[in-house]
Amino acid sequence: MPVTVLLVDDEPLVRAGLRAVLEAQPDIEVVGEAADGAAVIPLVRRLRPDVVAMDVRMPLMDGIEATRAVLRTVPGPPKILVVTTFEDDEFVYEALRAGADGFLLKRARPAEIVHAVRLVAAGDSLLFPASVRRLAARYGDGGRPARAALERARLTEREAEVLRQMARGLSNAEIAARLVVSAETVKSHVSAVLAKLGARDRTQAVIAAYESGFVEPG
Amino acid sequence: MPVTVLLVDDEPLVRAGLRAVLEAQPDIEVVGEAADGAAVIPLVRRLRPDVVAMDVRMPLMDGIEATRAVLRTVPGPPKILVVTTFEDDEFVYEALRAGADGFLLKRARPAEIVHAVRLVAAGDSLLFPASVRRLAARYGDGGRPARAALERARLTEREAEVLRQMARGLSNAEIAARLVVSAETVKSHVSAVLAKLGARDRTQAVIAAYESGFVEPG
DNA sequence: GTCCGTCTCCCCCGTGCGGGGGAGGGCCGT
DNA sequence: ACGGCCCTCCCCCGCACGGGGGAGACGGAC
Repeated sequence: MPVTVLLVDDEPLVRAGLRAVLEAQPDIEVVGEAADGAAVIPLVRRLRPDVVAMDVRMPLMDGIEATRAVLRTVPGPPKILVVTTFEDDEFVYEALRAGADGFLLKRARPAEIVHAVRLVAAGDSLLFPASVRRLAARYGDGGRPARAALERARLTEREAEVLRQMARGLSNAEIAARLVVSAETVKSHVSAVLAKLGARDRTQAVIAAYESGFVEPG
Repeated sequence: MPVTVLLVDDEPLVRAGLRAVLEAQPDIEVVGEAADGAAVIPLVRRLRPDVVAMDVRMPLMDGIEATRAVLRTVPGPPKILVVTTFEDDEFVYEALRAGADGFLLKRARPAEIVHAVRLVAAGDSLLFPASVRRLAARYGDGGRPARAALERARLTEREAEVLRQMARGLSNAEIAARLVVSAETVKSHVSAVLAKLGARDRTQAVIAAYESGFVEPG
């Protein structure tokens, strides 16, 4: 029976590439895709893949956290193959500590990608050494709004609605008019949203909304 | 007759992804691939593609140089669609100066990628990955942020820098500290940005930044 | 029944924000 | 040399925003 793989990457292009590469193999089958780590656990429970190809950087829940979550909550967990664009020792170390079984660069050749999947599926570990690229900076504390956005699931319906309106650039008064409530009510909801997202002001909340995929550009 | 495309990217995975996305369209045909800018010129001469999807960073010859080389040496050159992973103004301006016809983020959704190829093939330019018309339709009150976002080209360097900081959720005081200028100077730039983008407040400006592709989620 | 979460509305209050002005110096093209 | 653009900094001023409280009504959960 074939090796079943679940693809987890926020970029559809990368998912399409991995799917094209892996499905060219008769003994490998891509059984599902996810765009964020937050969606992984239920998918793993339902699809029971042999291998999860897990991206590191994702909006709602990153690959490291998702790896921990899967291994902690799912009995008889799949092998985790962490996929990333460039080598980063911190990520490597963190991923291994989280329980990942392998490490793979996106710039690897198709044969290497296939090989990695087969290897971890067979129970072996795979680690790519040779750290060449060091993408410095990736400036500052930009991770704060995104990580705080993890709380998005805990937004109430009304708060989510208010956040959607905020993300359209509406003022409190405009939101109040649109939702047919008082401005004070909107203020309450906005404050709750800011608190739950860990945002300091509405701008940071809107940024979190975009970064987490809660609203989409275009 | 279909739009013919030549893929130029050093990562096979990305090429596979682009091929999968583009060949799903009946009117688009991928006629060739290259792993480096250095291989582009002879391929363009032989294959005569309508569009070249050109990666920016490649080992032997980068996308900017390759674009210059193609446009300089090939008569009746193809349209150049520069593909990049993240937004970088230097690359944008350099590529435009080199004669590129459009830009495309690898993070873009498949529909956007297809749209970009069709657009440049038709002779239009595509400065922003995201379609702006849908925005105008969505903002019933005239699409202020969206349409105004087109004026991004007219933002001065300093204003663009300030907008980037705004899009990271920083306050005026924080931006001032980071750029080592006074808060009043930042306020001046912010006001200029708001005016040029047609935004009422910084939140709307940040929304415009996301919607126009000036900043990239994730 | 009681508790708890949600939605709704209200008060005060400080301040960051943005509008509308102005002004000086530097660089560049003509 | 001059005008024009950019960057820098400053003033006043109104107000929307956000924090920190509280409170009543409804519903489901226990």
